[in-house]
Amino acid sequence: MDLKLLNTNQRDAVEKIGGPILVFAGAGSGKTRVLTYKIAYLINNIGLPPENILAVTFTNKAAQEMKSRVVDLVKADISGIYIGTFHSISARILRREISLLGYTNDFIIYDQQDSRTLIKNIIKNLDLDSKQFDAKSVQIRISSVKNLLHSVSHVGSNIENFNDEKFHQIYKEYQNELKLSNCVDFDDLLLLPIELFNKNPERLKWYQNKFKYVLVDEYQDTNKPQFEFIYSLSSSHKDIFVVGDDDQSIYGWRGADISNILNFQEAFGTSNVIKLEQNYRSTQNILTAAWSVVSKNINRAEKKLWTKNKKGDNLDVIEAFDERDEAKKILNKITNYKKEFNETSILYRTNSQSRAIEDELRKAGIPYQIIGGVKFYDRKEIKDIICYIRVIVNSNDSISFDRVINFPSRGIGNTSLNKIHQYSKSNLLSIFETLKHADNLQVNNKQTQGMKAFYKLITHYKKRSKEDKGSNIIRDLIKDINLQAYYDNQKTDDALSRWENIEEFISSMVEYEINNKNADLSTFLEEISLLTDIDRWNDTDESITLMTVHSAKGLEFNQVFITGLEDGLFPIVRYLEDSDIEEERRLFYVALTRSKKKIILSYAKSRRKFGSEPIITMKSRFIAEIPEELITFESNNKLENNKNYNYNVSALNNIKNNCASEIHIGENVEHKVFGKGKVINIEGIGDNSKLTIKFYNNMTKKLILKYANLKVIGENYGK
DNA sequence: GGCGTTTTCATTTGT
DNA sequence: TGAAAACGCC
Repeated sequence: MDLKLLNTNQRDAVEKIGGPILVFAGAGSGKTRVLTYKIAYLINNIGLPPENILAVTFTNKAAQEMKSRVVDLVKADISGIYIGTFHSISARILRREISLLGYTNDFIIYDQQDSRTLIKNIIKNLDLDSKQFDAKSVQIRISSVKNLLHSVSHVGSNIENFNDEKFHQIYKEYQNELKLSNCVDFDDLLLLPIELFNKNPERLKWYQNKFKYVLVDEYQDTNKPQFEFIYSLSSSHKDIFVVGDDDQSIYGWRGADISNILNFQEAFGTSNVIKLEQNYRSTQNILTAAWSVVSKNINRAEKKLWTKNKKGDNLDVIEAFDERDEAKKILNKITNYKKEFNETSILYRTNSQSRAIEDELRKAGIPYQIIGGVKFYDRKEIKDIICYIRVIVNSNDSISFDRVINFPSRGIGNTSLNKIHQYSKSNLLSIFETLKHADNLQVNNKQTQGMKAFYKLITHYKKRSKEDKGSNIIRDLIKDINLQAYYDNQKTDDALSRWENIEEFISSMVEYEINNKNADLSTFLEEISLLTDIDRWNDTDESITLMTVHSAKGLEFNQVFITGLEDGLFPIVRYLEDSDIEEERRLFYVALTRSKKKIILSYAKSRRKFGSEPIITMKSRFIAEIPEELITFESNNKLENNKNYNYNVSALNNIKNNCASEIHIGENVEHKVFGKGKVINIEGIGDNSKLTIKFYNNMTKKLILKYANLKVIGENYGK
């Protein structure tokens, strides 16, 4: 490990040991490097065993990367280290300790959708007006109450009106049901360890003693429970090292408390404060632009970022007619620039903006990956399987039970289901064990048989789950319930792709089992509940990445598009409050500082909402906050057409080099994303021609030759 | 109870 | 636009 590779302040941050340390790390100032060197330094130079280190990162992917970089530096086994997100570390602790709180260690982690279903049921059961108490707003309120560390009884003693009273009832019932189901929600994951430590000081002491050094990344985005968590672990020894940047605080809406970083010294006592102000990532122009923007904020810590990097290009601004035009112009730009697809990212404020861009990329055959939006594990067909697994792992999980008891149909509808629930409640049986008493439920024979069949099925797999691999079990279960036939019979593309997703899901189980020696159904469930799209993201793939600015935090690319720069969309401000606009501005700052070389800003003069009539929009105020001399405005003029023409010639050369022959009908070709296929039609000539290709997976696509980047694999391939 | 059709309503951002 | 809820018929 060569500390000479670090600048003075970075080195200072690495070598200073003892007492609280706060590092203000500006964008691109090498903070990941500091964190990895620091951990390596603790292990190698200080002699601290890895199992005494707790490091909190923002994503699981970041944790993995950090771990492998540390291994490279210390060249030793560090598998004992605790490194991960707040949520995954909390889950890990709870797996060992949760019995102290009256749950069992095979608890299930409910996602937002599960929580909402539960809340919806509770509202219904309490006979409340579902308009007045809509599940979504109640869910948001419960979450924010939890983030303030307000318990059910705390809420109960602060009731001011009818609404509060009913809310208290729902909250209370919600926590009851979670516990009965042996389930926790995302917020509980952070709250339960705190409760555990409060109630069991000797467990707290044990963990304080275990985690002799605590490191936290992205400290500006920690919320109250997260602060409590690390404070209780580290306040005894004060060996805590946090890294953050108040200018990049973008999670205020989910309870992140910027005062955690601004008041760090107050909370932990006299601390070393180190500032990393040299930016190694971006060009001078990008940094100046970003700095001019964020400097407009009032509420921020004193610092200044600088760079030795060269000036670089101006920032381009594209004006488009509407969102489709915007997408087309982006596409043009992408091909205008060097073909470093994996070094290009398209960012937007809201997930729904991805559609128009996605459509254009797909049409052009440019490979891309989308992060966020509907997550893989949230898809209906996947969630069904997950709920089967949950029921196998945990007999008490009633939300998951409800989902699969009648899927595929066993003739058990709402009426029977209600009877099951009632019987379960009045006889204090787990929802699953209630089925054992199907004969007492006063339902018709068809229903009774259905229940018994389901009971037998799950019992069988419960038993097998103790002796066989999860992937085998689920494969067999899927066969037992005839799932493939269920989808095949629908004979729609949609059903087909759903079945393909299920196959992919099983592959992901297999992969997980290969990578994890102690894999079982329960650990697999935990893994997927805490995985995000970013964690699954393949950043070495030759493809463009589309994501929200929030998802892009911590990442960097050569070329970054920031799209939808319209007032009302970015910034998305609803109520013109100063604190909101400052967070939006920080978000824009984060977006700008993702880029190393090139930034393209775009906005549309009109935009459709929900695919309805276009609404006239206005250019974002943020564009005007960038010094004019750093910006090149582009519009539809001759100059740009010329540029396109020049580019197309080189694109054609590229194709020629790649293909080594001209493409004609009947040719077999290979596409990076869609695989192998046969050209069945060609419209137009030259590199602009549109090819219709039937791929071997039965998909037929129209692609434009110059973008499709096809490999010719010969006419006789596979006949 | 099942299943197809109509209607409604939503968009910040995500662990 | 498109998914989920509500509706209505078998």
